[in-house]
Amino acid sequence: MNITQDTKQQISEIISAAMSDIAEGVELPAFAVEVPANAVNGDFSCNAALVSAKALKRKPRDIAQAIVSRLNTSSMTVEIAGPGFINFFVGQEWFERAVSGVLAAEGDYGRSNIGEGKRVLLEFVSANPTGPMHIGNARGGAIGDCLAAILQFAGYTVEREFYVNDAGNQIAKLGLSLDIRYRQALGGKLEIPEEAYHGDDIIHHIENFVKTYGEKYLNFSENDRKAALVDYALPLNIATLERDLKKYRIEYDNWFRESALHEGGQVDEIVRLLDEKGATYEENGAIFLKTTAFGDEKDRVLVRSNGVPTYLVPDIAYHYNKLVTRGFDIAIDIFGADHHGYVPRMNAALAALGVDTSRLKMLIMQMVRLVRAGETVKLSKRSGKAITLSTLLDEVPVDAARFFFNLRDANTHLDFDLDLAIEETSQNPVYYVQYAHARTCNILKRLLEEDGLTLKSGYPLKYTHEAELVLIRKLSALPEEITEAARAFDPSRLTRYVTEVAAAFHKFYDACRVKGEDEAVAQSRLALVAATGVVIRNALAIMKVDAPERM
RNA sequence: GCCCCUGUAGUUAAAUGGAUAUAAUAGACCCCUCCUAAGGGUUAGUUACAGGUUCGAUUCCUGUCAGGGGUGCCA
Repeated sequence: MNITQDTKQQISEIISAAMSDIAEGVELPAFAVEVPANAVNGDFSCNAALVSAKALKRKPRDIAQAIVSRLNTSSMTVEIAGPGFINFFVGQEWFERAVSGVLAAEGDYGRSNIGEGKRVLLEFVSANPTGPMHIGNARGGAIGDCLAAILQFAGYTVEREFYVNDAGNQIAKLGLSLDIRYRQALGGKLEIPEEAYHGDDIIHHIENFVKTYGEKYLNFSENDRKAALVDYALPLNIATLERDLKKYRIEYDNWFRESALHEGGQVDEIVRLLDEKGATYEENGAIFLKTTAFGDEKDRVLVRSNGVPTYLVPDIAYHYNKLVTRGFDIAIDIFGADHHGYVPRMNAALAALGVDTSRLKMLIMQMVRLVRAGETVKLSKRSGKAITLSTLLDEVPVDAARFFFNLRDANTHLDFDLDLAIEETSQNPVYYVQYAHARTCNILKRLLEEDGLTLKSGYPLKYTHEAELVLIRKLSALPEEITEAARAFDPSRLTRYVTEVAAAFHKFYDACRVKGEDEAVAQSRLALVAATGVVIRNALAIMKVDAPERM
């Protein structure tokens, strides 16, 4: 049930009918039915007369007049306004249906099936298992997890996946770093090289390792020792990632290992496949992929002249695995801005392999700047070190972090205000929304306890106050907000929407009372309050932000 | 140099090519004998610049200027 879309559809049909009557065989451009930004321009508005002015060689207002004279709309009033818009005003009954529709659907209100069950693999965060997660991962986590939930609500079948880079150069670096620290810990006089990881987490691992195994591995060959150290530390790192993400309310369906691609031979296989398709060539002993065919500025190396594949090879194999081997309809990646050069490369590879590149959606998110008191913050207040996801969550509640990272379109730079995120006032948008929800609960509770008034189903509802109408129009938009957010892969739409719902509710709260009104009014308003609660709850549930009943 | 992102009130942002460009915030003032003042109201203030596309441009195109990111046989 989606009353907004139904009404648009209905208007569309009657306009189309009138248009074909006027057209006299002339081909007319598509028109739109939309909800005007300003309600004085109607509940719905159509631009048919404007867009077809040229084709019909008539003035827009004349065309509008001709259309309107052919309309038969008993449930709506129609007027022609401005340059030639046809505006529709819905009647009382529409608002009543909107509210009862929300209450009937409850937790399913806003759910749709535009996804038609298509299988989506959403890969996000995928932080290197060689150290802690940074702020970019935190943004990617909030966006990815929220987007996954939106797509599910819109009827897609979604799997969340974390790609574990447990092979290749990063792991070699981890082995090197652990090895140096191990030998240092046991009295070896050696320097840690520039390219190794310098973090405390490495030293910490070694302390524990030495406690358990002592000097046992000193006599091993360097390679065996590194392997043993990696075997020890890597699972601990992955467990830490999993634990920190869980604290952030993110749980994955799959933890996909890069090493599985190597072991299964899929990495070697992909080079052979690309070669077979004629997408590669050899130069100076290295194998290149022809990515320039896809807008890249130069071709990229697949296999180095020393025979070692670059990161691209397992990555291509991984995407091939997603879209072909596992057969997902759509694969979504969420990357930091530093990966934008990656897009033409992966598209070129997939196109060469005969995969429709529109099935791969690579979302690029721009940088996050942490701000406190107007100043850029680089280091944590408590630890004095770079702020990680884990230390961020020590300072900022999960609700606030998840909400704030979804405040803006992924594709824009984000200033994350640490002071504001902690603040428990109306300036903080999370509290503003949660407070609105708590208010809806409180009204329902207080009226039941003090006046014995409960919400009766089937009671005839009636809304006349402007604040009521504004709020109902907002509530009726949830299904479209979800489908739009899904279509645009943009969870920030939902954050903005729920903030607007909260604002409309607070205004309603101030202007209209429930308690003490006569029964007809009280019942209608009680229903509206309950419907508002449903909408805020559903939206916050998608974001995995709490909707407290009292604050 | 080349590629990507962004230029909108003092600040942070909104606006499938639509009507008088929205909000929040900072400032000034007002509203609790009233379901939660973690709220509401009043007030003032904005599309970087120059062209183009059209009934109509914050939105699309070109150029200029400014800020951020990238530009490895690193990942």
